[in-house]
Amino acid sequence: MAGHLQPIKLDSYKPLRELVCESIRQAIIDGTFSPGERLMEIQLADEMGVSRTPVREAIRKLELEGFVVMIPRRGTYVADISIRDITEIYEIRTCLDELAAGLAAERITDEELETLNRLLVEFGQYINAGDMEKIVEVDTAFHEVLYMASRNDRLHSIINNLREQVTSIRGRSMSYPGRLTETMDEHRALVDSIAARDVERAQNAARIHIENAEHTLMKSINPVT
Amino acid sequence: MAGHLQPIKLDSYKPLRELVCESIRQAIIDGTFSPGERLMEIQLADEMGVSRTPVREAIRKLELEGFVVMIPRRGTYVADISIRDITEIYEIRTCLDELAAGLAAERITDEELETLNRLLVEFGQYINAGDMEKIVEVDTAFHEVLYMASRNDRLHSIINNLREQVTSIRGRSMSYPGRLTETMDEHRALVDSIAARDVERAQNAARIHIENAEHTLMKSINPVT
DNA sequence: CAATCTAAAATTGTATACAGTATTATTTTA
DNA sequence: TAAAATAATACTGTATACAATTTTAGATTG
Repeated sequence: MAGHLQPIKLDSYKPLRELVCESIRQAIIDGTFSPGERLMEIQLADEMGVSRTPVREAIRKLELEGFVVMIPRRGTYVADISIRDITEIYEIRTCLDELAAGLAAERITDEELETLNRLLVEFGQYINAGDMEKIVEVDTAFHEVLYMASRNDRLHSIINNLREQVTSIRGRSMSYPGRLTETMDEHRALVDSIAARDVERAQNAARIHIENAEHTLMKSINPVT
Repeated sequence: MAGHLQPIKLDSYKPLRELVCESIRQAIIDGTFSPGERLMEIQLADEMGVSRTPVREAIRKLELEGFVVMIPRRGTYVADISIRDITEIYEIRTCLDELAAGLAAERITDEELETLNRLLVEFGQYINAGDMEKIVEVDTAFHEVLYMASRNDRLHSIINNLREQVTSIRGRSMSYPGRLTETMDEHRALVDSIAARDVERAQNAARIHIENAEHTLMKSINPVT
C-alpha cells in the first residue's frame, strides 16, 4: 500500500463505523489503496486500532457506494475503475447534472447565487496562484452549492456518489493543459444562465460542462484515442 | 406489525446478511412493517433465527438504499415516504428513464425486443384476467429487460432502487381506475419507438410514462389535490 | 398531583470468540 | 522433477459477550 490510514479519533460523536468508513474511503480516493488491492478486515482493524465489527460495517457501506467489490468468502477488493465505468458514470451524470442545473435555475436563492459568484472569483484567483489544493476545494464547494440549490436531496447524494467514484482519477483531468480555465468559463456560463433563471440554457451549460469534463478525463487516461 | 417475516432458509450459498436484508426489505415493501415502525435488532434476529450480526449488516445496507432511517444510539426506523420524497424520486426517474429509453433504442438486441413484445401481450392478458399478482410480475420483468438493454449497470441499479422505494405504495397507483390499460398503451408506444430505433421518440415515450405514473400515484394518495 | 430525580431495564455499539471455507505450503507419488 | 493430494494457515461469516447510552418506571419532593 502506498501510504497509511488516518488514525481514528474519538472526539466526535459519530459511530466508529462512520469514521472507519470515511477513513477507508479517503484512502481509496487519495490512492493510499490501489485499485484491485485486497482489503483485509483484521489488518484494517489493527491499523486503525478498532475491532473488526466497525470495519466490516464500513466495508458494507463502501460496497454499496461502489468503492470496493466484495466476493463472498473470498474477501474485499478496491474497485478498479475502467473506461467502461467512466462511460457509465458520465452517461448518468450528463443527465443528472442537466436536471440539477435546470432545477437550480428555478429554485436557487439570491444568497446562493452570490455564493456561486464569489466561489467563481476565488476559483480564478487560485488558478492564477496555481494552488491546486484550493482549486479542488473551491470546485467542490461550487458544485455543493449548485446541487443544494436543486432542492432534491436524493439527486444531490446520487451525483455526489458518482463524483466520488471518479475522484481518485480526476486529478489528471484537472491538470490537463488548459482545462482549468475552460472549467471556469463553463462554470461562469452555468451561473449566468441560472442567474437569468433560464432553465434551458442552464441545462445546456451543465451538459456541455460534464461532456467536456468526460472528454478531458478520457484524453488524460488514453491520449491516443 | 402487520404480518410475519419470511423464515431464513440456508440452502442457497448467499451470506446470511443478504438473505436477512432481502427478507426485511420485502417486509417493508409488502407492508409487514409500517412506515415509522421501529426495527429492533434482537427482535428481528430472534424472529429469523439468526444472530444480531447479519441483522446489523442488513440494516446498514437498507439504510443506504433508503428503506430505513438510523439514528445513532437510538435505533432504526422504517422510512416514512412523504409527498416530498415522491416528488424527488420522480424528478430523478423522469430524467433517468428518459436516458435509459434512449440508450435502449440504440443498444437493444432483436431478442430483447421480442421479449418486450411478448411481455406486452402477457400484460394485456393478465389485465383481462384481472390477475394483479401476475401483472406486477410482468411489469417488473418488462422494466428489467428495458433497463438491461441500456447497457449501463449503474443506471439500472439506481433506477431499480428508486423504483423499490415507492413499491410499498405503488399498489394504489396500479389499482387506480383505467391506469392499467393506460400503462399498457404507454409501454406499447415505448417499445414501438425503441423498435424503430428512434431515440428521441423513445425518450419522449419514457418521459410521458413516468410523468403519468407519478400523477396517478399522487392522485391515489391525495385525490383532492 | 405534577415535576424532577434516581434506578432499573432495554437497546445499541463494540470487541472477542468460534466455526467454516478458501488459500497456501508441504509432502507424497509417479 | 512435476503433479496431485494433504495438511497447515489465514481469512471471512456468524455468534456471543461486554460496555455505554438511552429509555422507562418508580420514587421522592414541592
